Amino acid sequence: MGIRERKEKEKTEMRSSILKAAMSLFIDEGYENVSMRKIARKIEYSASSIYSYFENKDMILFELLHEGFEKLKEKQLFVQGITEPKERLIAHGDAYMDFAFENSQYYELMFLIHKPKERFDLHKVKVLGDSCYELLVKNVAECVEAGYNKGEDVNNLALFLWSSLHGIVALYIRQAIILEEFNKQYLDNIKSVTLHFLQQLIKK
Amino acid sequence: MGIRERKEKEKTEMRSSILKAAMSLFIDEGYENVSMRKIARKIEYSASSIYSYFENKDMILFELLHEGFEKLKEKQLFVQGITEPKERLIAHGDAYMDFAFENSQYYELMFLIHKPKERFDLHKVKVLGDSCYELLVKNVAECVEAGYNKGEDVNNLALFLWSSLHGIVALYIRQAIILEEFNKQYLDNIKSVTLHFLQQLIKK
DNA sequence: AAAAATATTGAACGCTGTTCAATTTATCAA
DNA sequence: TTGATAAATTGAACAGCGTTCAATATTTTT
Repeated sequence: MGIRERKEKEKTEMRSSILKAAMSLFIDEGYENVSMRKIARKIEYSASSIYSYFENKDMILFELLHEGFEKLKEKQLFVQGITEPKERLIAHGDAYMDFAFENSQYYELMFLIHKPKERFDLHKVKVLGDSCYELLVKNVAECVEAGYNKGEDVNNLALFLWSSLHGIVALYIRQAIILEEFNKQYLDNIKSVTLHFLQQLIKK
Repeated sequence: MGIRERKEKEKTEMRSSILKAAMSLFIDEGYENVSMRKIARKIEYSASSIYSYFENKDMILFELLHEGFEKLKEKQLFVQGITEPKERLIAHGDAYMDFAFENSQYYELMFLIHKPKERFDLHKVKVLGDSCYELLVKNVAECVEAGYNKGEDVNNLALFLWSSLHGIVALYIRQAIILEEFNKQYLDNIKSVTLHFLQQLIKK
């Protein structure tokens, strides 16, 4: 059935070209400033045809959200090779910030933009997020098992660590802390300050 | 000049009734889902007339932003009565979270929604934010002076504390951590967990 | 080549922020 | 009180939005 095969390939190619165009526009103009017509124009297609690939604009967002969480997970799995628990946990935090700063538009879609719960299945997003969060909890648990922060509740510690990481990243992306044009040195400083205090928090 | 006076009073009354309607709609429907026509309808006015009070929709947001920062500052000044530096700093964090959870829609406008920098003077927003942040820096500085976190850079510590507070608040408001309906007990837990770790961070 | 299935489209609906000429309303001078 | 002036208010219009759907064009199957 060569024809059916080609058809399906064309379908998935169209699908991914829509996603690619959407993401590139989201990066340049921000989610809310991208319209279906703009996406269509970019790939020389019609806006209405997009609806045969995605239920609506939110579903395009969801697909990219999914990609984002996959990327984050991938990045997080890299540090799992480190054997010393505290070292691994700190590297985990480092990787988290790296992901966020290097893929700030993904991060924006994943954690910062408002997703109206009438139209959007927030539960599905939470499932994606949880699969990343579980890895953090695991790394925290192994620290506690190894004698760090004795008696501390694992979930509480994990939550606080995530908060701290998310906080600095969110402030940066929303430009609450700096307004000057991109400054790598300042970014590195933010990261090292955060890691410095994480080091303090994980203690024997 | 009684007429001129009354005129001006009517002007400011209209202005504040627009703001009031806008805020109430923002709370119910979220900033991006509120239109000028909706605001006008709410106060039985015309959309075009609003433009003689505010340059555009973003300026309404800016005005409410301003209100939000005033409210936050007010709340923060309350704890300045506490004399013991660490106690005051912790209370500061508590007040910050209280403000955010009690006025989550203000918080959303102030720190979470995307404000397009082409149309929006982010520098003005930063000035508003800085006047609140300075108080935090001051309280951190007085802790360090009192012998806490000896040798630690005041700005770095303040930044990390703010990150942590902002992080937990932002995750909650964006529903990244819970999806069930409002649960006061869970909220209290989040707050106490955060304060617990702040306590750990501020040490002699 | 005709029929059936699939893909694509433009027009339409009701919405958006914003502008502006036209109209209404209020103030002031004679 | 009337007429002129100033101010406030409005609806229509513009170009855009997400989305739907009947009509058209294309491709596949018979």
